[in-house]
Amino acid sequence: MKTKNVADEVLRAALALFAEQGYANTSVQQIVQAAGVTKGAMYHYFTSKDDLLFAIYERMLSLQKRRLDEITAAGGDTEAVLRAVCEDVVVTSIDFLPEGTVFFRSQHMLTPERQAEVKRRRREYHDKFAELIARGQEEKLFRDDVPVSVLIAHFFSDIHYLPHWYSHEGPENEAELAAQITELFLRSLRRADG
Amino acid sequence: MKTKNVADEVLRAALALFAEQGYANTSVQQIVQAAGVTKGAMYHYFTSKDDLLFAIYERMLSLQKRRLDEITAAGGDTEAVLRAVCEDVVVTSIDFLPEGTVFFRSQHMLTPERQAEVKRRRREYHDKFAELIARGQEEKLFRDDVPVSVLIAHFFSDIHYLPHWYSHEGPENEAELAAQITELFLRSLRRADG
DNA sequence: CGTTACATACCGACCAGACGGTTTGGAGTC
DNA sequence: GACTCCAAACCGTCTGGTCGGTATGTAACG
Repeated sequence: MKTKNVADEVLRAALALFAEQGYANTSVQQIVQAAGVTKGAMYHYFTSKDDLLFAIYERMLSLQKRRLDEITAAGGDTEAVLRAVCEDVVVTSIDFLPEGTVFFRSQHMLTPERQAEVKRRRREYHDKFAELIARGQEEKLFRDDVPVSVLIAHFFSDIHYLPHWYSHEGPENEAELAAQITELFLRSLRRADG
Repeated sequence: MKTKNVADEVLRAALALFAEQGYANTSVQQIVQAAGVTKGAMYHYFTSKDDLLFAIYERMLSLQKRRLDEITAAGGDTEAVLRAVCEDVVVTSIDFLPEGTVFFRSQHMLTPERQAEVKRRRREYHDKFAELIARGQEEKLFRDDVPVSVLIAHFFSDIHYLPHWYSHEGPENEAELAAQITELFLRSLRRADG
C-alpha cells in the first residue's frame, strides 16, 4: 500500500507539473520535490523521466477506450450511440483537463516507439468512431459529401481544444457544454435534406 | 542586406526545429548550426532564445490580423464575410503549418509578459470574430441558444487541430478542405428554423 | 589620397550551473 | 542474511548566455 502511495504521488506531481510547465521544461528534481519523495524512490518505481510521461498516456488511453467500448456495447440507434459517445468524451475530457493538456502538448516528447504505440491506440479509437459515422451514412442519416476523415477531425478538434479554453470557473456546466458541442457536431453531420 | 539574411536564416532554422522537436528540447547550438551561423552572430540579432520564439509569434499574429482586417473591410452580407474569414484562416493555417505547430504547442514557453501579449492580440482577433457572429444573431441568421464563446471555440478548435492531422501528401486540396470545414461550421451555426 | 576615429557585424572559446541518471549504503522486514 | 525500499551523494554532459577580440565599412579631416 505504501508502494502505491509513492508511485501515485509521483505521478500526480508529474502530471501537474507537466501540464503547467511542459515536459521538457520540468526537471525530475522538481517532480520528486513536489511529490515529497527523493529521486532514489522515484527511480525505484520508474525507469526514466519518459516512463512517467508514458504512464500518464497509458491511463488516458485505457480510460477512453474502455468508455467507448461500454457505450457502443450498450447499443441503440446510430445517432443515439454517436451522441452518447460524443457527450461522454467531452465530459471525460473536462474531468481530465490536465491529462488532456499533457496528452496533446507533449506527445512528441515520448520515445519514437512509445509515440507509435500512442498513435496505434488512438487509431483504434478513431476507427471505431469512423464505423459509427459510416453506419450513419449507410442509413442515409449523415452526409457523405465530406470525407469521413474530415468529419472525424472536425469533432476531435473540439476535444483537443478543450484544455486550451475551458475553465472550471467559467459559466459553462460541463454536461450542458457537452450537449452543446455534440449538438453542433451532429447538426453539421446530418444530411441537409434529411 | 547581409544583415537580413543572417537573422532570417536563424528564424527559419528555429521555426523548423521548434516545430519538429519542441522549443524546450531544441538547443541554441542546434539552431545556429542548422542556420549555418555562429552563436555570436545569433546573439547579435536576438537577445535570447525566447526572443526567437516570440519573433515567430509576432509574424503569425500580424499576418492573421492583417488578413482579417482586409476581409472585413471589404464588406458584404454577414454570412458571406464570415465564410470568407473562415476559409481564409483555414487556408492560411495550412500554408503556415509549422508556425501553427509551434504557435499552439509552445505558448507556455514564452515569458509571462510575452504570453500576455500574445493572449491580448489573440483576444483582439476573437473579439472581431465574435462581432460577426453577434451581427448574424441580430439578423436572426445564426442560432443564439448556444453561448457565443462556445461557437467561437467550436470554430477555432478546427484551426488549432489542423497542424496535428493535416498532411500535404494527403488527398485534401487546401481550398476544398477550407470550404468543407467552413461549411460544417456554418451549418451548425445557422438557425434550425431559418 | 592618407590617416584617424568610430560603428557595426561577427567569431568561438568559455562559464557556471542545471540536467537526467547512477551508485552506494543503510533501515526495515521476512 | 536476503530482499525491498528509499535517502543522499555523486557524475558526466549539455545548457543558455557572455566576452574579449577581430574584420570590415564608412565618414571626417587635412
